[in-house]
Amino acid sequence: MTETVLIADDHPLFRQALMLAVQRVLPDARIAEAGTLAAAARAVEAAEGLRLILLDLKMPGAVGYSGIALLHAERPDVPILVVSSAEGTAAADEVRAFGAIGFLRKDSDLGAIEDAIARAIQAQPPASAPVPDDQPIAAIRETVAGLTPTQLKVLLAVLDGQLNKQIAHSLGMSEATVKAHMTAIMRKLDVRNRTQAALVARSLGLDLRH
Amino acid sequence: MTETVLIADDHPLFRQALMLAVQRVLPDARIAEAGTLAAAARAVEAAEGLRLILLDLKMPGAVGYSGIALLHAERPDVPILVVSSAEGTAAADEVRAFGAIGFLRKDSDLGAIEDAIARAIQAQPPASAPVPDDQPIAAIRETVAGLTPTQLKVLLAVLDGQLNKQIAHSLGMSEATVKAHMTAIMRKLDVRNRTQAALVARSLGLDLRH
DNA sequence: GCACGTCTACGACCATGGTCTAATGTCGCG
DNA sequence: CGCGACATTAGACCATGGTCGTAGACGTGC
Repeated sequence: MTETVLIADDHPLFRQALMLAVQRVLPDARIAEAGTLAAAARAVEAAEGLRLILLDLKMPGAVGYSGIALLHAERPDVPILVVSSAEGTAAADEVRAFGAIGFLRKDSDLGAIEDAIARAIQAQPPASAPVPDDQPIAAIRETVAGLTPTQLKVLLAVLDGQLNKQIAHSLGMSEATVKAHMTAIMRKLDVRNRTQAALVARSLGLDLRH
Repeated sequence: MTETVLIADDHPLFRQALMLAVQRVLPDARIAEAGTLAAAARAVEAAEGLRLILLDLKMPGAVGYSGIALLHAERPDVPILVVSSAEGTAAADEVRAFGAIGFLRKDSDLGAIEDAIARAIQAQPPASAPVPDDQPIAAIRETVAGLTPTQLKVLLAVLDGQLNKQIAHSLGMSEATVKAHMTAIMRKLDVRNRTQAALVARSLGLDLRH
């Protein structure tokens, strides 16, 4: 059983620190590293026996919560622990709305990190008070969660201003398929063209940019 | 010489208060009122001898600074005094970036309001420390100011998700003209399609919505 | 095993978007 | 007056976007 843990953070030193924590919980796990969101996405596709993803909120290639949504869409079964510098407490809930299992402050001590990792690989949310959804978060969760993984990837590409043809190429599908996904996305977002879809998506907090 | 002053605010009581202030500075001026941005736009088009616009930042039909840009585009020669509830001091500069001549807090006393009005109709900025542009504001000013009035109106319609055909109808021009404007807009914004244009425009703070 | 729904995928078909060329009229400016 | 910037429109032409019908793969429940 080759277990793999992906550590996605653009700061090499911090990757080292996270690696230490992971190794104390899962001594035999293989560890994959990624410094950009694109690299993380590739690693997630390639990894065998992926058990956990540690993801920095501020990564080159991602702003906001889209990175979480993207990786979660790719592998809905793998728990994602979001690691971030400060961000206050509100972020913890928002992060969960996009599919992460938990939120970890970068200034947490090693014990807390190990604890969170241990809980995450058992698919248990880390210790934290259960907070009832407030309205905007619930709306995000429902809308974003209502999209299939492929649809989400297409939508993120649209948010990048890409043409259907470019999206088809970068996602390895035909243009006809992209169009079909667009139709489904627009139906779910209750809009009539891609410009409105992009605007709505961005207003929901979705956005992949450097 | 029938001078007209437009008061655009969704709060009738506040319109009354502004009206008093205006009448003390310009006793003979005709006063037009508007409770929505659409009404304001219509009034601006119809008004004769329009000398001044008092505009609330938070109006039905407008979020952010688009309303200023729209009215300013319609009548670049008429000074606009923006009136807002609180908003801190940063707004004063941003408001100017979109074409307003000055910024007035709603909790200002009557004397300050009258003073600002008197200065505005002489096309003098109201008393305030001249603040050097910081980078984002300068970028907004250059980009938005670089658009012609009609182009701005078309862009705002695109931000509403409208099709060329719909834009043509609502602005009273042919679809060919809309396309011509779109081409010019995209060239100025340095993008290749309307979705990117909408995204850029919104990131610049432009947005008309209820 | 089979029906059912979901996701993914594709091609045909028509609507919309965008470029280019060209022409007309207005306005302010030197 | 000529010049340039802006606004407007048309027509041709091609690219792109979006809908519809269809089909296979997969999982769930009966």
